[in-house]
Amino acid sequence: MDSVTGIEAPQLGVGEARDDAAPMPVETLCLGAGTVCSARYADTTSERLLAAASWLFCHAGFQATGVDAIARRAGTAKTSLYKHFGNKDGLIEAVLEREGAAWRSWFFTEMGKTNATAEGRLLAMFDILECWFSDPHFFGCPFINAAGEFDIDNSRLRTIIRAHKSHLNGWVAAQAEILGVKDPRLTVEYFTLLMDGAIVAAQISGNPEYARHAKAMAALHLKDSR
Amino acid sequence: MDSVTGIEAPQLGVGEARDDAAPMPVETLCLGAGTVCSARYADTTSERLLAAASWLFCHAGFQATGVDAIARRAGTAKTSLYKHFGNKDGLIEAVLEREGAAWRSWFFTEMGKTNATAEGRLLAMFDILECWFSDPHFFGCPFINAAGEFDIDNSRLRTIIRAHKSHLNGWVAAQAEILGVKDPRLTVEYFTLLMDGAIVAAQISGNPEYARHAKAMAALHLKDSR
DNA sequence: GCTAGACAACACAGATCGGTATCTTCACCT
DNA sequence: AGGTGAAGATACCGATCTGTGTTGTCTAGC
Repeated sequence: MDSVTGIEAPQLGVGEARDDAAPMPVETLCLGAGTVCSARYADTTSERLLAAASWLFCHAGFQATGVDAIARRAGTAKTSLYKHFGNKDGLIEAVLEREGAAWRSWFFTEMGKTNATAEGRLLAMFDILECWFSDPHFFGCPFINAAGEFDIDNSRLRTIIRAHKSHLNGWVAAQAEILGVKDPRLTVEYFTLLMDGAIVAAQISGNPEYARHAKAMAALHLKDSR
Repeated sequence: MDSVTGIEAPQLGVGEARDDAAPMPVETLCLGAGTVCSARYADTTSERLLAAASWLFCHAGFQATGVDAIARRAGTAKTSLYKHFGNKDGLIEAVLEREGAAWRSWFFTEMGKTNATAEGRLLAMFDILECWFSDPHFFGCPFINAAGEFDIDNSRLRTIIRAHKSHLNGWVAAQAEILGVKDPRLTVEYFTLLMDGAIVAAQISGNPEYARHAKAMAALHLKDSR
């Protein structure tokens, strides 16, 4: 795994959204399951379970999704689910870790395509976010949704969520230092706030434009912080 | 109800947090159940149910909270719950509407204490948010949490959530016009983003400072938009 | 060809879910 | 005193929940 980006390098490809009834041969990710941020994994039993769980957790909620529905959607037996993940909590954690890794993989791959300065890269973040928000299957960030659904003292989940955020924060901090802002730590916190705000505002309103609003405010901050 | 703030004027007071086991004589709100944003309502059966449901929905999630637990916590019979609210969905809607009204009541009451210009009032918003975040029982915004937990096509919930946001947006727009910003509509969207981002970032990190970060970016925007 | 392991299929357990029906209690009003 | 309505108590319904146990089937490796 890359120590900065935290990517375990899944192969990127095109996945398709499927409904609950039929099992799916090649699975999609929860994060932008349509065209934007999908990954093609090996067609193993545990991957099918993870993918089915991702879809259902993100569209119906974690607690409201039953293990029977997950196994049915994955086209596997329920016994396999418990064999691979122990219990439902183990599956939830595995799903979040996979979603996080896949999202970062997609994000940093997109980021690698831009040939820009540190400032340009920091601002390009929000173009990529807008691309994510525009996906017809965008439903918000699974980590934010999980944080809202589970109690604040669920430490295992909270650790996974913060680890994902800290991968991103590390990258932002590195760019901010290259750029030479006055207080890189502050820039990281501002960007966290802008990203989370854009995600939630876009999720609630259905309007991807909030990515552009976040970008504008990020630009204002960068201009002001040098 | 005030047409701008959308307040139904509950009396403000001090509530206390209680655990699940014992029924509570006087109930608290979910939004800052400790010292910041609590309200004292009449001690009626439906109020007890609403308060118990608020607490449980916000701490364990909407879908994971059962009606039995709500009735037990409220110290009422389950039959009373169905008598008053029809079904669980009706209770959820009533809880969100009550939480929204109480939050706005608290927010605009706090706002009324500041004797400032339009710009000062717009920035004071974030001081009030920080007060909210600092409450030991802060668990995020119930509306944001609900939006993450339920599917995107739950239209009744979405209507309630957007109505709450639009009350706030109306106030921000009014202040922005008084201040004479270039594009009040844009200011409203920026403030929405900053508020949502501060709420989520504070919720996930447990750090109330994000309110101050949001305030700083709001100030930057206001300075830039005139 | 045999064996070991992975997995599907199915039944089942105990608990809890949302929701209903019945009956009792109790406060209040005329 | 009698009536009325709100609410508590309780039992119950069918469905679903997480999780387990068993059995059959298929495939890969030796």
